Amino acid sequence: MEQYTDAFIIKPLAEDDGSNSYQGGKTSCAVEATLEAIGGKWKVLILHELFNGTKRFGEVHRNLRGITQKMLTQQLREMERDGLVHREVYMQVPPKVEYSLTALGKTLQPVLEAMHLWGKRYLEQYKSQTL
Amino acid sequence: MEQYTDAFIIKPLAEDDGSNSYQGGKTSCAVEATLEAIGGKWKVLILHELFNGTKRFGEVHRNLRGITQKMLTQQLREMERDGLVHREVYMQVPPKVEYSLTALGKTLQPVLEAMHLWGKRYLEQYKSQTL
DNA sequence: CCGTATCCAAGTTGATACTG
DNA sequence: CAGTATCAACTTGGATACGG
Repeated sequence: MEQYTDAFIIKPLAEDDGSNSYQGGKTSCAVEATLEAIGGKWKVLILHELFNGTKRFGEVHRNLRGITQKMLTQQLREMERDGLVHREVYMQVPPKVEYSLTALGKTLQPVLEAMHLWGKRYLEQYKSQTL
Repeated sequence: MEQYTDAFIIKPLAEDDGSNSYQGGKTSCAVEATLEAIGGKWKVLILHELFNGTKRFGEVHRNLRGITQKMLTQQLREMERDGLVHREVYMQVPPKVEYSLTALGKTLQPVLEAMHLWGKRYLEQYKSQTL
């Protein structure tokens, strides 16, 4: 009765009892891998933008007031590298670059939804307390 | 057809179009709140430990070889402050301190499970590629 | 319009030594 | 056993200026 449903048991980790052997900078834990993909200050916000459809760089930039060009570029490139977003460059002047979610990126929806649901309850619970 | 189900639409953010007004260091976005609660290098691993039941400090420390005492203490205290874990101190020598998940902490299970599922697929997909 | 380059501040993590 | 304290390394994010 002290144990919970083990639907979420991170197998690779449970077997790692002696050496903590990570291979080449990447973790072997699935939850951590997800965290690396969507972690950081801006990625979930960028994902939120792109869940509303394809957008130009400037459009995303405008909607996320507070982010610098450098950070937006950096985060988008990382997400492109991770296969979450697609980058479409139109060869023209002035330049036009569109970003959209890949199929893989779209599969993050349940994750973000779960986080959204939990965070909502969490904020509500603590809003009524003295901080 | 370009829009996805908007089950996950972060309402507070969508209305913030001009001033980016965060209140006192805490974000108003639920997804970000969740990220702050479980983000960082160790928290999901600590949660994983505690999902297996109440554990002593040293027990968690041993299972997470690689983490320093300082970090473990720090992370556990943050999670206690956030209402995710309960800290039970036994007044005796040598000291004995037990950590367990609170009811709120246990509600993170669906979130971690969603992240685990996605991360698993993600790792499998990229394992077969040339990195 | 969509970047890149440089420099810098702040935050995060770690190594190590010490304590009740 | 379960911490604290201190210091250093690394990482992250940001301000600003410049370029194709």
